[in-house]
Amino acid sequence: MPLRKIMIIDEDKNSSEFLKAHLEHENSAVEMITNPSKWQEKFESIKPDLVIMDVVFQFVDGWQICKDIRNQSNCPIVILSYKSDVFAKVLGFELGADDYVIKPFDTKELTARIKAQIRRATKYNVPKDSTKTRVCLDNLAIDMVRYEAIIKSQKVALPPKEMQLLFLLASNPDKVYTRNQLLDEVWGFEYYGDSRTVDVHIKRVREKINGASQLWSLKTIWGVGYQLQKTQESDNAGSGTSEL
Amino acid sequence: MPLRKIMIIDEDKNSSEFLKAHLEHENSAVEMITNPSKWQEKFESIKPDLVIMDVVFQFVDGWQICKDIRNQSNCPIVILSYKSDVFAKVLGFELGADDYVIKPFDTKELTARIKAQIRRATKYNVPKDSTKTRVCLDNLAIDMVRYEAIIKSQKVALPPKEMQLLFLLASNPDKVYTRNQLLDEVWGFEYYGDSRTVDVHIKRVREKINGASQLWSLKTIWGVGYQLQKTQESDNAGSGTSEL
DNA sequence: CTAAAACGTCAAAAAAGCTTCAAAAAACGA
DNA sequence: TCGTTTTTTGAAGCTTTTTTGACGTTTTAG
Repeated sequence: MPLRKIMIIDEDKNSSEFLKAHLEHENSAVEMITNPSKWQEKFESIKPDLVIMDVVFQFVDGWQICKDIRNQSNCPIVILSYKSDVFAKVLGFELGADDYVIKPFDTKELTARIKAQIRRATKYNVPKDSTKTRVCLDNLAIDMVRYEAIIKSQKVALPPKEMQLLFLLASNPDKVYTRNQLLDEVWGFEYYGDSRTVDVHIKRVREKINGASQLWSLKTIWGVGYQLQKTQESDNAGSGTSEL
Repeated sequence: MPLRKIMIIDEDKNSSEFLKAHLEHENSAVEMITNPSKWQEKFESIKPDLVIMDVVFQFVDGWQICKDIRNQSNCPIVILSYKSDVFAKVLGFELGADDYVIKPFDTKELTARIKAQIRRATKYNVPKDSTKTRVCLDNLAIDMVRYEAIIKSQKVALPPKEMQLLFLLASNPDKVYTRNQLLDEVWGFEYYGDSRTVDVHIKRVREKINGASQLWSLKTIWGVGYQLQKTQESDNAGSGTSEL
């Protein structure tokens, strides 16, 4: 197992020291942050494989830190705290934590949980790159930072959902996404609603991009889902897809 | 509606029922397995997004089941058991579990943990997929991600059934499939209908691939079924096959 | 607080694919 | 070769999926 970088954010020095020693014994590189307000710079320089953090601090809001970490990274977060009520646990998970362990903790159990999290985040999966913010396909560009789409050098304003939908489809041209995949990625996996919603948004995106740009268009893969495809004049055996 | 499929393996019917009701209320599709020895078939047919399981059973070894699941899938596993010693927990994680919750459990916490696991396995990551999505045979290629067949460098769009049919046949060139095998694989296990349906679909695939590509074609094995075979000019010992 | 924009739901209509059927053709066995 | 069995094929009807417009609700902006 390659050396893993673990970052501990906790004002309690004793607890951190103790844990650090154990983790280093398990062949990890451990960075302790005892002043939570300085987490950001350390996080960026270390780029940890996993974060262990408390949520109760003197001057700053631990929940906010958890949320901020999740906002800028997919790195696994294990909350380790004396705060043991169910409400806190649920909040932690909702803010993006991957596990929640109560102090005082059993070293062996915590180590096992940490390993499981790293395994899940690396061995079984490949991280999604959330870094890309702009895609450019011929005369179609989508910029998620400026939140605008450019179609034939015309800025077109799209509402959030349509924006994300088009961005996702354009990030993997020709890839077919099922409605559920689109719901997962754009609406979020906790969304529960009619998958016909996707159809309606696809329609609205089509209305905006189709008239202007002939080069790429949203195709329907009947019985499967949708796809952004280079428009072809001569679609020889075109059953299964339809032009719009 | 990205409905999540959750599988519960537990001999304790009360606990399972209770949990099932709650998860269904959270909009999941829940399958209960109260006879753990039958997990395999269910697992394959359901293809769950997450497994909740006990490890203490009357006649079978729960740890072994956990290990077996992990062996054939990356699906998140949450162990839910009265067995609460640290040794058991560590063993569980080492066998591939992603979380370990002690009975009696708090519904809200367990639900939050389940959601966190599903989120980790889907939203932050893309599963390392070992499943083949594309086959390439000389000038014949079938791509299930783009949902297109390429025949002599011509993209040909096929409807779902024809696509899956050709993909299956092309995945095992020369292998003869009976109509029932094809029905099982393409139409699904529980399909009830005339096996002549296969013939019609074979015919339609032929219309599309035969004209264009001479290198591979769909052969009829008289009295048996169908096969994708390299086209031969001189098939002298041709008993049992016919050219198309 | 109001108005506009965005979003979600629904049902009718349209489109595409699927299945069945029966006649015709082909392959087989005696 | 003849009769039987199996496969091919075209067309019609059926089912499923998708499109679309309208409308009610929620969120955002001023």
